[in-house]
Amino acid sequence: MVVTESLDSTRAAAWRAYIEASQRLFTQMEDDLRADSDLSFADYHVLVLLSEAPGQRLRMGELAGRLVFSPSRLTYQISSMQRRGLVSKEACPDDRRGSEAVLTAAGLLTLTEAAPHHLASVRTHLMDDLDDAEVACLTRVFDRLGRRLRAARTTSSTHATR
Amino acid sequence: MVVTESLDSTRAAAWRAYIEASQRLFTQMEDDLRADSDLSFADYHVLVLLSEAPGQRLRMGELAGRLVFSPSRLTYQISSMQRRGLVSKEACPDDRRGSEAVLTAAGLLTLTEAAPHHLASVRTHLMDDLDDAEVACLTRVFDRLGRRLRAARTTSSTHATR
DNA sequence: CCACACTAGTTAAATTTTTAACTAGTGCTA
DNA sequence: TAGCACTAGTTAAAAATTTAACTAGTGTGG
Repeated sequence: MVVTESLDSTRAAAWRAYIEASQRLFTQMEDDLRADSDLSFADYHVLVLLSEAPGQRLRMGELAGRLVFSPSRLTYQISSMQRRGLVSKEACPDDRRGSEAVLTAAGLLTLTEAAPHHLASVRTHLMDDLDDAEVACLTRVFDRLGRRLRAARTTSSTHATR
Repeated sequence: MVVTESLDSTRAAAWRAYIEASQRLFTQMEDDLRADSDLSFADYHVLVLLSEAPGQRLRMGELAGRLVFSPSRLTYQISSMQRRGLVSKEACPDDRRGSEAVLTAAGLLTLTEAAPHHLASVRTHLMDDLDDAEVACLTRVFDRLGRRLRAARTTSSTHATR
């Protein structure tokens, strides 16, 4: 085994299990979402984030940041959702370079129809199998990790790629 | 908030934190790997799996299963690695439909050079920040999850898509 | 044995994502 | 207040991924 130097075997095992299971979980979620709502995971998340935003609108950059999308990927994503009538796009009043994605009525309706199915799928594939301590552990670990990575990216961003 | 019905708020928070942090972590890993070894995450994983396999070779289907890749994605992945000299492909002796991916000497060398950097990146971005209890918790949760999802996919596979 | 349903893997076309270059607007500073 | 570096977002081309159709080989029931 060439590869397990420098990471103790406990942690190596944790890493492997995490990577593989996450991969499976994400593809499972995608499949479920597509099967019962004809949305991608990205579509769904855009809808959720917009639905929660004040005025149900967000700046492109803000949305990209939260979705962990590159700017160009977000442009594509939003224009696809625009074609399907789920969002619209408006010029940003105060910054004329900017634009904002706005949730449409159809988008909101789509979300309200999709949400129960998706949440059921989150439950059956992941959450129902976790006890409270495990949930607490995941929250703690990934909250901390998310904060740290978010910070790292804005810090070293002289040449940040995405 | 339209979306948080049916999943208690503790679990909803865990889900969000997990999704976002994982997304960030995966893109960070990709970036690091590409920066210091000119490999994608997928490239790296293929190299690891082959290096550990007996004869440093695996059937396409086996490899696809472990990587959680669709068959056609794997075909593309392997032919790209073949072009770069990291793997070769051989006909399968016992099943003439099949073929196997085989690690080349160059592939092994590439892996041994890449591994320390990648493992360092796993440590600095994730593992160094976790205590032993957290590592144990992640292993337990994701091992179980992986097993369950693996089982689900082979069970319901009258029409499995990938 | 042999038709037929199934498995392994590839291929071609369409879609998505990345990469790199670019347009336009902002805002600092000299 | 003009120049300049930086930010927001888009676009075009290249690369990766999915989807669907297809080729070839396997193996089983009749």
